[in-house]
Amino acid sequence: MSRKAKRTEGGTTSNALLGLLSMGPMSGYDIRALIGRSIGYFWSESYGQIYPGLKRLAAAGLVEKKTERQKGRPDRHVYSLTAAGRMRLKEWLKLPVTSEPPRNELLLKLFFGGHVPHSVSREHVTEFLEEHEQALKTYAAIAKDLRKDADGAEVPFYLMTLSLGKHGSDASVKWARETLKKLDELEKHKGGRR
Amino acid sequence: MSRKAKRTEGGTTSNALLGLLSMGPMSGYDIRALIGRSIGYFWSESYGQIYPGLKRLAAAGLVEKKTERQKGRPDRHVYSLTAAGRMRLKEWLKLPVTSEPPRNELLLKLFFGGHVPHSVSREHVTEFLEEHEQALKTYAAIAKDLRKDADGAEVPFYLMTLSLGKHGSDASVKWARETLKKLDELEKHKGGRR
DNA sequence: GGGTGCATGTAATGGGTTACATGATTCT
DNA sequence: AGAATCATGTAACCCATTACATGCACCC
Repeated sequence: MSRKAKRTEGGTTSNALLGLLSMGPMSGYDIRALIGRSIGYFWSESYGQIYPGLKRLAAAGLVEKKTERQKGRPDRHVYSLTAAGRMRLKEWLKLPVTSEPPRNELLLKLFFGGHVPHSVSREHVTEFLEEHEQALKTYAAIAKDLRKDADGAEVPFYLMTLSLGKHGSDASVKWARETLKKLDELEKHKGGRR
Repeated sequence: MSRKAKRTEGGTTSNALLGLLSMGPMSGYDIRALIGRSIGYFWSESYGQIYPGLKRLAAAGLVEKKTERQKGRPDRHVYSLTAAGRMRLKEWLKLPVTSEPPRNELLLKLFFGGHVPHSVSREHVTEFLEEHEQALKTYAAIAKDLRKDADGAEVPFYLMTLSLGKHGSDASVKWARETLKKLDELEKHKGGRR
């Protein structure tokens, strides 16, 4: 009974935290802020995950906690990776990506679009279009920033992730425009239907 | 004390169930199977959601249950939409799409790709590529099927949802190939890094 | 005086998957 | 003989968001 038990710390969230801490020592608050400026467009964590997560990681010896006293403000709890934590991160990075079941509410609503006026589907698609147009602007801005301080060895990786966002949003915009046209045509040709 | 309370039945799952039942009366088992042949590529539900979900919907008067006795096999519980259920579905369809926080594990791993050999990232991207190539084949097959019996008024909507899948997978394939090239270049030019 | 930012955390609640439990029939 | 399909459902567990609770400092 002890195959490779090692009841330690699973969960993608923990590993995301390790990854973020690999960029430097940080508090939970810092982590949230860093997410916003870096991986926010493809990953998110709430405080309700971050604080308990850090605690668990500390208990497992994967991160180390140091308390910085401050005047006025509450103490800062700054966490940093331990050697074990860095190893754990690498191991996890090597594991195959676990894909989760798809859930796309826009498509679900569009699929059943026959039950409602076409204008409803139009609106959903339009909003989707606008979101992705906005996203494209954001990506462009981030890419610009990245190329500015394009020194680090990690930058190419950051650009690759950005690029998937861009490809995806480009495709989404294209699809949305086509779909709006199709909806308009449906509207015109709606001959003998109730 | 009674603004617009109406504590009834929220949750996207319930509404997905209503949508599926709008295609005809069905049992929980049938629903699972239907998902596989229709919206499976952008939506999924497990039995653990379906059976309790149907029960709640029945309690709320949105669906009606009829039991079909069978020999040998367990009874079939066939559910069908009530008028109230159909109304509820339409209302929900009109509501704006609620987008959920993004979580893309592939990008997360790629983002931190600097910590591991490039071959690791290569493998992740390759698997992603293959998944989407496979998906494209599936989409093509479904589209063919759909155009075969292209009578119903709903078919255009089915094709629109399919089309987003196609656009998305096309983009993903394109990105994956580009990214593999970049990874190879990184590998070649890895001059003065530890 | 009021909003925003700094900074921590917990509790309630919701949503979901997976594994378990059961068992006959039909196909290979 | 064994696998797949039909058919239902529950229980344990995990993961995650949101709301709550607290409170000072700084800027307008």
